[in-house]
Amino acid sequence: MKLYNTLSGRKEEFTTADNAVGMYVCGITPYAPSHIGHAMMSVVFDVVRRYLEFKGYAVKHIQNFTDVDDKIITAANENGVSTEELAEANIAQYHDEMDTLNVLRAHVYPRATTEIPAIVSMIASLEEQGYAYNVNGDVYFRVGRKEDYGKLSRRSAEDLLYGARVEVDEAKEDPRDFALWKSQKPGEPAWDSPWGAGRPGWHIECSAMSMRYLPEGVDIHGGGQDLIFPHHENEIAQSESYSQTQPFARFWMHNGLLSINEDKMSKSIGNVITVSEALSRFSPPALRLFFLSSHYRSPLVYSVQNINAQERAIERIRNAAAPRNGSANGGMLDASEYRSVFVEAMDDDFSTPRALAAIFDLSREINRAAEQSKDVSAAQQTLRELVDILGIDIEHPPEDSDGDIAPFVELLVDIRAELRAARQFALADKIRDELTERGVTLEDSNSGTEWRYRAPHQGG
RNA sequence: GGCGACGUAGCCAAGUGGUUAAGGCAGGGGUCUGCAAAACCCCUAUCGGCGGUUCGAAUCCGCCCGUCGCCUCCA
Repeated sequence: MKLYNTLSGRKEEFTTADNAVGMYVCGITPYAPSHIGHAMMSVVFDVVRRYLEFKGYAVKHIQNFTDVDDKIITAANENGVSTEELAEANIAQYHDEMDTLNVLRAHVYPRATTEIPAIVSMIASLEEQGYAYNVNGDVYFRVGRKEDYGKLSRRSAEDLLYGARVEVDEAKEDPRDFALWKSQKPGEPAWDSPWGAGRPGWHIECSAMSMRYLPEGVDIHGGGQDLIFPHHENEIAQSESYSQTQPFARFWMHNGLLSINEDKMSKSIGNVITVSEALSRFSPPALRLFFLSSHYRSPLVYSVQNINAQERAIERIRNAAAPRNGSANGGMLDASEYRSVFVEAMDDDFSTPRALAAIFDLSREINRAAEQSKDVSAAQQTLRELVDILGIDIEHPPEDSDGDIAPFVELLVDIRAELRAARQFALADKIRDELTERGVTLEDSNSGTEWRYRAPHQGG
């Protein structure tokens, strides 16, 4: 399969020495509930993992939590809680929400604060090797010593030095240098180190953790496109300097960012949609379908209208996968062609839009074949398999959140059947219309009336 | 200012040299149905603009217009 590598700027053949794949994904900083951009990132890499596993790879998925940083400290102080408490609460919520979105849990979720020894030892080694220097308890990485610095983000030293916004800090030897260790300021949590009390800089944790948990090497290192610079660039610099080997990670994958009204989601602009908000409004399969409807490297614009459209699309797939009760006597539908198209699309840098097209084509073919009394059960099994690779759960249709309405709906369906038998259509239609308004759809067929709950349309 | 990405039907979105330009949603017309719903069938784009390369371009090159991201914490 081919995979786009940010490092080379093109698609490369993805191969591994054995069947094992080490995948490190930069996770969230849990200073607030997650927004749907985080959800999109998580879904993207969940699909990467699921597909690699489908291809037979044994994937080890590591995803970190940056549980101490300026924003966490600020937010904890504002809320009058410790940084641990704040991080803990947001991490728990993240896990709950990702479970709801059918995101498989990573194998390890290391946290900066529980990896201090590994971090300190790495910084110490960098200092010994001359890649880092200590200024009054702050330790910086010496960017000038890493001759190929900028190779991931394609930035030259000139770009960085003469760019408009390089931070001016007298303590640094070079404005491009970045902090590996930050000395403690009043009121901040801190850990002991050879340089005094302090905490890790932002980038070092990911280097330390990925090396510790993926000692065989990082095959895929992922994250949002906004992490390319400086975060991942700096990770490469410090990791390769430390180990004296490269590449630090073989494939760099970056997902496009989700924006709202053409602007990137950002706390400071105030245009954040939280995951919990989205989940209260849309079904998990519809959200996943929305995220996967465009290629992962493309930016995506949040749109209530578009996500709602995915609810209908999910129903289309669900209907195609639903059991048929007619007798099959017209041969069997072969779905292998659709499966091949799906695999071919996914093999091409995870082209989920094309993979989805194969799923919809197969859905139509199943419906068409069923009308011709063909046996579609095997094809439906394939459909379920493909949908499952994308983590889209069609087995659990939406339910009424207000409790179990089934007995009451069934009572009304029975009464309506009697009315229809008596040709009292006005009253029968009234029951159906009223149920529709309340989110229950009735479908009459030769074999009786089916009903299902359907999340009501939302405005937008 | 520097680096990068993008601009395809009403909306979303594939396609990156040659096919009738995928798929989803929405819309129109049919079939089925007591009427619906679901499903099926049919219909709805010449690819931001201009120029160039080529037998041939949405697909390559140049310029222009527009949008976005990064360059600072950020999935």
